[in-house]
Amino acid sequence: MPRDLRMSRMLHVLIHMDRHVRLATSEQISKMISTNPVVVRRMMGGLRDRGIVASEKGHGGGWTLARPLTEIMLRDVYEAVGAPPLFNIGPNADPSDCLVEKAVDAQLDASLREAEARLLAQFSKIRVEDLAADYESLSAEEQEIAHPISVAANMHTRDGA
Amino acid sequence: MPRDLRMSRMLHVLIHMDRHVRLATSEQISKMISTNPVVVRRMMGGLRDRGIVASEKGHGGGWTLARPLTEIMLRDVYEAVGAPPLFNIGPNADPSDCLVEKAVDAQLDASLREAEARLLAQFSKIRVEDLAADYESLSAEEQEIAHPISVAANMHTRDGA
DNA sequence: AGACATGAAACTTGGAATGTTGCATAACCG
DNA sequence: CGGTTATGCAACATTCCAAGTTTCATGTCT
Repeated sequence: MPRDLRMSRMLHVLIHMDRHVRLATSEQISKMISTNPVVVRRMMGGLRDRGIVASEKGHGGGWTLARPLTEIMLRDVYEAVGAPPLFNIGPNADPSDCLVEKAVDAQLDASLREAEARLLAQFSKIRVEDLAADYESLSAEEQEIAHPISVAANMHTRDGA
Repeated sequence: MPRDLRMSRMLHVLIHMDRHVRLATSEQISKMISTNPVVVRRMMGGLRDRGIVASEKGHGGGWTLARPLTEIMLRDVYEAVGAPPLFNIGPNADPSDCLVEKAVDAQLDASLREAEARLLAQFSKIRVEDLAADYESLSAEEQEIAHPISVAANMHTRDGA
């Protein structure tokens, strides 16, 4: 549905790097997100410029995290991928002499700006680590389905103790 | 900047119709918003289906408002033009087996849904008439600049009386 | 009948993210 | 050194969708 997947893709990659592969080449990363290495380099380049990841050339090179996930906010990632337009709708960009259009555009602009500010504030509050934690909860749930032991057993143990 | 101008354009047209041209052909409307009649018919068709405007064929035909602007909310117009995606960013549409991606997408989806709900709630509260009133304020200001009389003079008159 | 309007289908255009190819540059390794 | 493996970068192709365009059918007034 959305046109721009960069932020989502980079979050995905950062968590994989933290939890699974400390050092990854663009080739490896491209397989995580079903694309190709050049696209990965384009996106990761922005993260590197922001000090979120580091790159090493040559044999044994690749990408590494430059900061812990606790110190990377969703907003940092959003901005690192170029802070693309959040909205798909909106008023015409080039201004007009028509006062009706000006009034419409002013109101629409105000509403969209407010929504944008709220969303970015939200992004400023969420650490990538929080998403990684969500992932591990999901992971634990899946284990539970496959081997329905630990949670119920532990709860019972605690209750009984 | 935005990709989808339909809502903005239709608001523009509705106010023009209410304040200036009770009956307008697609040809005339297309000139208001610098496009062509077919694009106008496509967009206005949605408004007609929602009972916002009415169309008449043949000689002397064209488009008219079917309700006063006080009874048309921004949200009605948004939905009438097809409720296009609000956001340009977001998670990948087709689901994945990767739990990391699921966790990322879930959080991103939640944030965007909340932002969408807020924005649509905003659109539900604003009447097209409110924008028309804004337009008339702008219009009055412009008169004031051209002929700096009425407002200051009236205020003085009132104060002095 | 003729002029004028909407209605609808099919096709073209334009812009942005994504995808692809090719080559330059840098670092390790034998 | 020369070969291998990696990033960096530029140029081009692909895809998607709103917008724009062309064409014809249908309906309505004079």
